[in-house]
Amino acid sequence: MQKNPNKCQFVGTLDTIVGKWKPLIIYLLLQGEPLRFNELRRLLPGITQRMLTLHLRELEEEGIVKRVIYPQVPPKVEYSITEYGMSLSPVMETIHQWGAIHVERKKLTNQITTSNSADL
Amino acid sequence: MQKNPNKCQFVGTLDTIVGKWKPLIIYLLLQGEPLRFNELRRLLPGITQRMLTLHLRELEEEGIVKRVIYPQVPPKVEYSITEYGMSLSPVMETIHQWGAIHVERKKLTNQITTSNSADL
DNA sequence: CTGTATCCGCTCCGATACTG
DNA sequence: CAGTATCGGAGCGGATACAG
Repeated sequence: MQKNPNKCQFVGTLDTIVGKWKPLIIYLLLQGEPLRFNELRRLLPGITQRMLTLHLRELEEEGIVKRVIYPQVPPKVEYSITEYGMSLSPVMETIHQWGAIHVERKKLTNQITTSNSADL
Repeated sequence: MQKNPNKCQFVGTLDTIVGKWKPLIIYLLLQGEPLRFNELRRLLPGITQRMLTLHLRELEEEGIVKRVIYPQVPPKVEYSITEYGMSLSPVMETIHQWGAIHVERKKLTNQITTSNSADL
């Protein structure tokens, strides 16, 4: 399918970290502290149970996130970053920094775009 | 809209570079050489005219890509990276490297046993 | 050569309800 | 507490045809 090796690399990485909430989930878990399901939910205002579950499952399948179930009542599940997941740290850090630096510019761009929407 | 500043940074960056072909377009133009529309098309096997146009327009609006029209017959349009776009270089490089390192693992995870290491 | 214009399927994601 | 199931809308991207 993918003949272009350069494309493979970008697609591979981005498929792993792209998703409406994935970057933030990874970012939160990269802080080091394991987090419970509802703790993540509180740290991600607006996320639905469904999306949190789905994204955590995907990250688990990728080997980025480790899921530990404590057999208790009520249930307790902790999510933490894996060694493999930690290798994403420089990627996330670079993305985070670029965003921080260029957020202002993006705001301007969006304002221009918005004001030009009159020509519909 | 986005209450979480950390989220803003990730979303801001990823919105800029995410898209089915955007990373590769940026990567190609980061090589330095201005490229014509059809040159890009040839370098991106499988892309449609529509998507190439749309992605280029978005990148242009973001200030990542510069579009120069030469008033000729037949038409000639060259796309090149802007100074601002060059600031994405470390981001793209980091993503590219992580992908290159972890492509093999991803193949195993996805149970794709093509083992076609030739495209590395 | 460098685009636009339509149509349309498919995936992502939200909302909501239900469960061990 | 930590999920699963189902429905449905919105938007991305592909296929195709047309145009300056």
